[in-house]
Amino acid sequence: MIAIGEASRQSGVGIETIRFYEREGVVPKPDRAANNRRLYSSVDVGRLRFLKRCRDLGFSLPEAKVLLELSEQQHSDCQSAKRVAEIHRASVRQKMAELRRLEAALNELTKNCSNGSLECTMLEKLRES
Amino acid sequence: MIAIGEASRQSGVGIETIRFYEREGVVPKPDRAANNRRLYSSVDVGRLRFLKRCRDLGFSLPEAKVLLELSEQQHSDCQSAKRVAEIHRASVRQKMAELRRLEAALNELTKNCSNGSLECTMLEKLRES
DNA sequence: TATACATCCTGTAGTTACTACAGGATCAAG
DNA sequence: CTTGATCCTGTAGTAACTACAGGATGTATA
Repeated sequence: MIAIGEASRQSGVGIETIRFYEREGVVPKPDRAANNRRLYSSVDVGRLRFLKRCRDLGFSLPEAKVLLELSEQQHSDCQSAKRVAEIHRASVRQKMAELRRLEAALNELTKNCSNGSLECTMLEKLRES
Repeated sequence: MIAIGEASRQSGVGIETIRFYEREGVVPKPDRAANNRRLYSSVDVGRLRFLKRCRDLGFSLPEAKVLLELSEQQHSDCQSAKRVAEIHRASVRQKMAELRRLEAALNELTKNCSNGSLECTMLEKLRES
């Protein structure tokens, strides 16, 4: 059993974030030492690492929580997990499409900018009625 | 001079958002009628529309404010405007690269999922030490 | 004129997922 | 016994809105 600082180091999840996850019920409340300090087992650290991986993959915290719960079931529910991943993948694709659109629009906007004319064509375009 | 609802309709910026922009000093305080209601001119509406366009292009509110100010200068500063746009374009590109990385990781993660085995390979990968 | 409904006002709280304190207690090492 | 690290609780801040609550006013219809 280790203290929160060590659990943070081993999992890559910040101390404040660990306490935040506890408050939010994302992870169970850990044991406490006689001095009221939190004590974490290797299972607890595993959960934190799991959550870190999910977050790094862009899953929302609720999604990460669902995946963690699925992962801890007796026969981990692959179908449900896959569904969560599919939804997330779709949202990643959608964001990417949106960014592509944005980049094209930005390119268009600045195309004739700094052409030497007195008026900035970019700002003009933004002002257009 | 029109009321806030009409200004919202003409600019595409929500009523609450207009008041928010005013509180934040993004747009100047509008005139008030005798009954204390806000009154907007076509110039005010133009500002709101300008901000809406910037936000739709993904500029942050501070960036949008800077662009609006540049746009209202006597000789609109094209160089500065272009610099803001370049910074934004770079951040758009960076986000896109990040999303590409995410998508690849998600594909890898779910590749052998639902392969009929008892254990979900995706959840297994997320658990890996 | 009465009434209903739309629109406006101010001010506050909620959203996401943390992060950063403040103010204090406890621990480990020299 | 002091110093510095670590821990505790609780609160507030971040970005850019959005959603009320509670009340005042305006407008159109019967």
